[in-house]
Amino acid sequence: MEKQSVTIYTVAREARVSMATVSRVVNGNPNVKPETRKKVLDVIKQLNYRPNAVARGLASKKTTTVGVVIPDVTNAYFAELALGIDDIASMYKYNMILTNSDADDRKALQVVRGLMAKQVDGIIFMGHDIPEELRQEFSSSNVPVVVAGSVTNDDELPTVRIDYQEATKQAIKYLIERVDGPVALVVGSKDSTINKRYRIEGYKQALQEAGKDFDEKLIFETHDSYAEGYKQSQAIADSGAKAAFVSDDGVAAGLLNGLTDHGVKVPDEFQIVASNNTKTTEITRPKLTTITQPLYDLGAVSMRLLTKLMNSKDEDKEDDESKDVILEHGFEKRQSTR
Amino acid sequence: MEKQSVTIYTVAREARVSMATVSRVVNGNPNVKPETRKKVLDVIKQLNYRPNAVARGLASKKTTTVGVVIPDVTNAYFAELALGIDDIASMYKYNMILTNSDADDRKALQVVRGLMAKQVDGIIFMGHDIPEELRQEFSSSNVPVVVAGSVTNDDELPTVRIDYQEATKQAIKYLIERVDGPVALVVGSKDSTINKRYRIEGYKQALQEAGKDFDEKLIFETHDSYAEGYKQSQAIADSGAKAAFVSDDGVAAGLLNGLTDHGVKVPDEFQIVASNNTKTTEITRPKLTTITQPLYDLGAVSMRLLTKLMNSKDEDKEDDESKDVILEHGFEKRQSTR
DNA sequence: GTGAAAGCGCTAACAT
DNA sequence: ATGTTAGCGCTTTCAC
Repeated sequence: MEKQSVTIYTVAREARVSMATVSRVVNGNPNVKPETRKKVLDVIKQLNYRPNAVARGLASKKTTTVGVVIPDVTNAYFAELALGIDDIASMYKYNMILTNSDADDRKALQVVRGLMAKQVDGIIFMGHDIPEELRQEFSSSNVPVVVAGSVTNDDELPTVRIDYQEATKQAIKYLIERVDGPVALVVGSKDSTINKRYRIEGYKQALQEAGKDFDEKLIFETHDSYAEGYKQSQAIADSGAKAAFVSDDGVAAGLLNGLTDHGVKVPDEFQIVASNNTKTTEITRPKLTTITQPLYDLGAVSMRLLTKLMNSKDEDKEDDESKDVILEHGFEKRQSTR
Repeated sequence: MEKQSVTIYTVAREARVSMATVSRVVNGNPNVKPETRKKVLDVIKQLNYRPNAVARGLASKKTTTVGVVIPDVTNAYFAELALGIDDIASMYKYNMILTNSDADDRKALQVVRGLMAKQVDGIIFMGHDIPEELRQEFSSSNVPVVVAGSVTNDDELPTVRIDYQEATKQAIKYLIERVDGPVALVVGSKDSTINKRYRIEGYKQALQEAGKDFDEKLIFETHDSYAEGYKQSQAIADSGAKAAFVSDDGVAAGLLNGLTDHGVKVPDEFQIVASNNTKTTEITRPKLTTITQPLYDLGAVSMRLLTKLMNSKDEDKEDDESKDVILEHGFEKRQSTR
């Protein structure tokens, strides 16, 4: 039972060098005679010495840990991003503290405070809006933050995302061309920035270019879940809409199945375009036509950007070319449209 | 721009007390005169002092952080468990470092070493087997480990799970009663403990009780993904099997859709029982009949158990009642069986 | 009820 | 190339 008791000092003594030297070889500092290095390395192996990251963090003020705030890990969209984040993080020797905010402002604030207390070197924030208190927390902290897979009300924060306005516009135009009747927009909250400033704008633009009137009643608000989409399917059908673009794949699947169960044929009587191309869109029958996004890359690029920010001195941060990174999106026609 | 520079010492000076006293009030130690406490609290608020968790971790040898090893966050089964874990963790003021092992032994070993270096107070391991080197890592470390949502080759480790053997047996019996022909078992690796010792045993028992012969060719190995299930659907149909119990919901959905696309009618010509009751099983058409598991609770209970282990002195650990926690499972008939 | 002081295990000047 | 010496910000005896 080898108690955790072999420290840098134990190694130093055993190898007959100073702890500074041990620290050097552990950290790959070139200023060590190969001979000494070998001796130290041998002792390290023999004693099975493992550097204590907490002590290292205290001394160096770097924890090689990043915080990731996610509304809900069980949402396939966010989970895919999280995978991309973790892959890149581990490539750069970072770990990620994953915290669910439950898409709740108070919880988000609380988890971020916790992350700051743990001295994370950076934060990746997923979620559609940032309450005022949290903005202050961010801006008064020196800890770099990047928003992944969304846009928020805070323009200061760098984001990695697709062009939501354009994507929405395309989807709506596509539907308008194929449908003889109103096209609905099914989103989260109308008031969140991503919807208010981007998706709803794209929606309006598409309508306008097609010479159609905007009707507020054709915008439906949901929580992002299959059950919610299923539940609202009746109301959406009743609105007279003959098609819908849906911002969450779970909701889109719920809408599809709800419609089908109520006897509305998709795509013959109602057409649907989903938004994220998660696996869900392939599993439903009919398969969902969808905007495609590089989900994994959205996460991976966010993490790459964050490492950059973490390694640039504060003064340079503003200069960093990449305030916002817009990744390409696409469109895949499947069976829920004609 | 308030630099992170207000420490316990700043507070002490400002409040005209010693840092020991500040530490006491921060940690809720009752040995502080209410008057002093108030004074300190006031200064803390005024200075917006936040304890540094890293320093605290070094001094106290407790990080209030647990490591969670997960094969793949994008698998709905594991993601649901992770949510349960995080909820309970945050309830107990713990954070979770989430690391993907990609179901790969070398990666798992590597991430666990990283977690140990970060001095996590405990580890929740998801995954079906533990390579020898990792077992040693675990057993030589004093860090409590619990296995969530599976069983492994390491009998020493406490697990939180359902009774896989019984669940499999039930599902197979159910299918045998309804099907005129062979019943297949679709699992991950035949060699993993969960399959070898539990599911395949349950499969054999069900066959035996029904007076049927065991045929190795009716066991199919897959990776846990929709695409894999889809790909193997042809081979499974060709085997002559008329039904299958599938251990991963994604695979079950792939099998279902693959069969359907190849013109095999489910449930009329082939029946399927899935295993985890993730949302996927509700999204497919026909909906998947499935074993039901309390996914969230599996995670939540694992974390609860871990907190117990983390707080019991080493000597008592063995005594802890709950070596293995077996949660109840159920069965839900839907449309993929008759 | 409160304070003084010794670490926790490491990094990072600064010497040599 | 290597060693010495301060801390990093906190917890925790041990005195008083």
